Amino acid sequence: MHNPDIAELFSRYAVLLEVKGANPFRVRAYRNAARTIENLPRDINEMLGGGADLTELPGIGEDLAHKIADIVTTGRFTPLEEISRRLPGHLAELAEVPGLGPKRIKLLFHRLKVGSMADLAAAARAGRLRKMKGFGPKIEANILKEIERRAATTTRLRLSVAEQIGGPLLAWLRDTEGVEEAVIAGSFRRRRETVGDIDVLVTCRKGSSVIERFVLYPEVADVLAKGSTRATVRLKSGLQVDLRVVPARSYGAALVYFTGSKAHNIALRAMAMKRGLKFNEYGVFKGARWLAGRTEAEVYAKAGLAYIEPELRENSGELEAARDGRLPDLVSLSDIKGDLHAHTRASDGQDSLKEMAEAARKLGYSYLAITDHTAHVGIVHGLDRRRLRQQMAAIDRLNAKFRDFRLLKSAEVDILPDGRLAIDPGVAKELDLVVAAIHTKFGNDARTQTDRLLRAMDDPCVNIIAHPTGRLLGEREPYELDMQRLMEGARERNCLLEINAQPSRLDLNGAHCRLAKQIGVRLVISTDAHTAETLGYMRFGVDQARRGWLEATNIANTRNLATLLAQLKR
DNA sequence: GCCGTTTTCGGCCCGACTGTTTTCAGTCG
Repeated sequence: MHNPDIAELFSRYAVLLEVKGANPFRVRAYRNAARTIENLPRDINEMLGGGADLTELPGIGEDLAHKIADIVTTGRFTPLEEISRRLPGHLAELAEVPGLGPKRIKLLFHRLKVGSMADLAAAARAGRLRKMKGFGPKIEANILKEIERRAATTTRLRLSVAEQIGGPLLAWLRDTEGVEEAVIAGSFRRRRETVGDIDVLVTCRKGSSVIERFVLYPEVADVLAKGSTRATVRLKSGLQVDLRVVPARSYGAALVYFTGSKAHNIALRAMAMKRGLKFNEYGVFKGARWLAGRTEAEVYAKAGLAYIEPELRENSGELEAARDGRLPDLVSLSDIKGDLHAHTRASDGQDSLKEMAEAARKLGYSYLAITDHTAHVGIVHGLDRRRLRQQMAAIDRLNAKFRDFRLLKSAEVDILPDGRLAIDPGVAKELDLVVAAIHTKFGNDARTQTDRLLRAMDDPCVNIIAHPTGRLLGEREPYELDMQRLMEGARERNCLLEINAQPSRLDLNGAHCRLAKQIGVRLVISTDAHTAETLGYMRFGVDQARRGWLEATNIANTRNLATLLAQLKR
């Protein structure tokens, strides 16, 4: 039982409780706990093993702490088993269908014996749903449509893909008469690594004109809802887009509201309530009197808080930090002085040394590390000792032409199954830095994998561990790893860990970044670019660092070349 | 079931839209 499993148990239990008609706040408590557990940087098994007190986690009290401990020791969650005797466990999956909430699910189960997605599909196809009280032909049709859509699959999109879809849509809306502001809020603005939908916020002198134009956007496949202040569509790509229109004086309040996260909003409103204020998407109110709402900063100020950057809005301590003046001064893209992980066509990249260097200079960098793969079974076109030395000579020739910029000699070295490095130790010493990474044996258990990485870091030539979890978003799970032990080991050895800015990787994630800051291990943000153009992915890595509360001082490549090289020394 | 800058008990966010209704419940974000 790992964190995602426990979170899933609580989520399922919450749905069943809801169907049973339990206290809604108790239901919410399970949902909150599931969310907390899902976002933990450490495995709960390890935390409990280390004697951690789970009640210190937000949303987890005495009761849930005991239940979690039970789940971890017995592998079972008895309350769910008990409730499953009366309600089928698969009932919970029905809640994923839009339009189905606890009341309708309850009705479906009691009247039609619908207990799973398959039952639902059968009942809908037989036309049995429309006869139910509170149902009708439209709801039945929507459910059928959703069942078909799910069969065709759509999952969360990578942030970079969402940007490609959202950009042109935003341009279309901005091109509408009367539109003043048009921005994407939601998890997109919080810079989550993947987004499930796009929330667009618009201020417009004539509300209805922008809604009318929105549904005419050529990429729209389906209009799911359409009113005077909001509309929801599904694009041909499958992505759902919500549009909200608010008056200009409500722009800040609405931006807070629609940026979320939901948990952040609920906590923020609770804080406002204690001050006798009401927050909604139109502003801050005392009774019926409007007090503020034009900017986000004035909304937060009314709650007695400093402005909170969107990346922090997850209700994971940012509200308390804003109240107490403890918010971090987040690292930004302009702080980045260079990139420490990039490939050329010498290995699996596409561009030349010179093209990579020119692109890095154009970004205003003062250094770029060339980290082509070293030769090793399974690594295509890896550089052997001879080719690596040739590349070093080529770098020397190029560097002779640069002022205020330097290519760093480096290599991405594979960490072998036993923790040794796939590079000739003699050549390694000639490099400015070595980036090491795992590319094989992803299936090791946590102890073996952690030992393997620590052994690699024992070699003093290793400076940076690249993409430390090996995950590929939507494709490959991270390998098992004791992140706490890895980070403590890295700190002891003065080895750095990488935030990989590839939109498909983005590991370390936000929670890991926070853990790194707490442990005091230094990080780098690198693009792992395989083309000159994708050196521009740096911003995604910076987003991830910001979500992890990191400041420029936590990131080695915000330093100038001399300081960086000093920090790399082991 | 959680939580404490009014509370260790009594609170717990709130408005818009849909589809079903004849005035609103249910769902969503």
